Amino acid sequence: MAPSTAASPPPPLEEEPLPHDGETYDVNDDAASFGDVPLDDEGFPSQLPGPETASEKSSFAADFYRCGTDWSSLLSPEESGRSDSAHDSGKKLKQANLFQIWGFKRNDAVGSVECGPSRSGYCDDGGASSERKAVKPGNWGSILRDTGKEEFENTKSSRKRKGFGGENRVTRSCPFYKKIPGTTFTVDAFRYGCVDGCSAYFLSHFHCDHYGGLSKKWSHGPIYCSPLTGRLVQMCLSVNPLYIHPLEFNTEHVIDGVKVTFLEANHCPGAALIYFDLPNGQRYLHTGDFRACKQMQSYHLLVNQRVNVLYLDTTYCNPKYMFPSKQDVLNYVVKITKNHLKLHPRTLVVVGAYSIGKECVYLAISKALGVKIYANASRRRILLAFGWPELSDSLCTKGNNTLLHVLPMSSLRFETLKDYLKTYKEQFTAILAFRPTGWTFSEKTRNDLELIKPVSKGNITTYGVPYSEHSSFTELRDFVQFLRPDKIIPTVNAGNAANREKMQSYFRDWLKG
DNA sequence: GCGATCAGCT
DNA sequence: CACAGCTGATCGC
Repeated sequence: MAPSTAASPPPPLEEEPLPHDGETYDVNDDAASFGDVPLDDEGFPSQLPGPETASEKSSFAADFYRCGTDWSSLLSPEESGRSDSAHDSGKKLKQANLFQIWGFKRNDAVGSVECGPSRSGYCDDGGASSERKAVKPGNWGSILRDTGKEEFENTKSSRKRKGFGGENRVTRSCPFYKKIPGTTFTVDAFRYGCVDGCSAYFLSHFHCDHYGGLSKKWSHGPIYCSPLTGRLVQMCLSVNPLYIHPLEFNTEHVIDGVKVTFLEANHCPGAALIYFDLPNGQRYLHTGDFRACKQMQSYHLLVNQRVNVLYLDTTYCNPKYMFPSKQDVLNYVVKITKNHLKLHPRTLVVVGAYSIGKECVYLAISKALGVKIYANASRRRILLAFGWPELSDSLCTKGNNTLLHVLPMSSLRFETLKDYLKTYKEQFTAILAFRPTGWTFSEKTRNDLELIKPVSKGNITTYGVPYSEHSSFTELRDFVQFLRPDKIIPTVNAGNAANREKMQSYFRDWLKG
């Protein structure tokens, strides 16, 4: 446990000049990229928050800039603040550096931000809009293809698509919100190759949109993650173990002079909130992906100590997203399952899941019915790596031995389930499937699970259930009001200006007074 | 042939 | 709606 019991919060942040070098910044330069508005379409600061704007505008960029962050540490290791090289704070701000600071610089570019014509429409967007884009996982076995019966094949679609112009491939650059100011750290930034000046790459949890870019060829620096996440990175992505540095939860680790502590994130197994306590007194909390809950309000590090900047998982930062507690959903799923089995005893119960996460849904059914859980070999391998005895002991290796199966979310289409049922036709005559996700929740059913309508086609019945591993709007609000950070940086849905402004207005509302 | 990464899709 | 992927095409090597 962290020993810190600092009684008095640090003084309010002062504005600091941007670090700089290169050419003099001119707001009219490259207006096509930076424009006149504070933010570009991809969610990046598009205007220097100079004295004339920083004080009067409450744009995201200006707001963020005012938090007094020091990005110089990410420019080069020598400039990390402990260097004796003169840092001429009197100079004018330099544009070349801004590109680096805000993550516009391509790894292979020479100060240019021009985007060549791209058939895919892809430009160097700094990564904001691509945060949620697909990354094919490594060669860690297809959970989908091996569905237990060797002869079972997933329905193949015959989609035809155009290829893309390889000559226009471009190395993305790391967006600013993945860089931790005043440090040489990044969080979940593996798909940008070598990030300039980065000495430690943190991985918040093992989901592909966060580990994207990690492979056995990784060689850009040490990866800090939870022990469980580390095991999965090694197992599934074949990353050289020399790069993997597991950090135990609830333990303060000093990395490059920064005190780092992982806290349970209530997301998927191994997911961490990352708490940074800098030598300069700044304290940052990066939530990775998380579902805020009351328990977090007793995390010692978060009580009575001001967090200066909160990097917040804003996936559901909109009042339309309201969903019940996980426990309520589990109770509901168990109840539906029992009722269904009473009416149709020869039913195969299927729970959809991604690689990791949602384990409690099938574990709850398993416990309530006293049945084992079937998962295919590649999924079992992953689940066993959790070191979660209750789960490990509930698994079985043959689909015929239990009525409860876990399948990839993509297998929950009717056609796929119909084929799946055929492979077990000796034992089962119907399928009851659950699709646990945060966003199926419609306006109507938001407060009443009983209003959820299953979708049925013949003997296949599917329920979308609002089992979320991200915070609801009110959970986010309660967490922010508990934490009362100086600044909040949204890490999700920040790709367009309207969303960003809306979120910042919620934040202001929550923290006013 | 293999691994990586794209668009399109769910 | 948007989570956390999956699929096939196509690239570099």
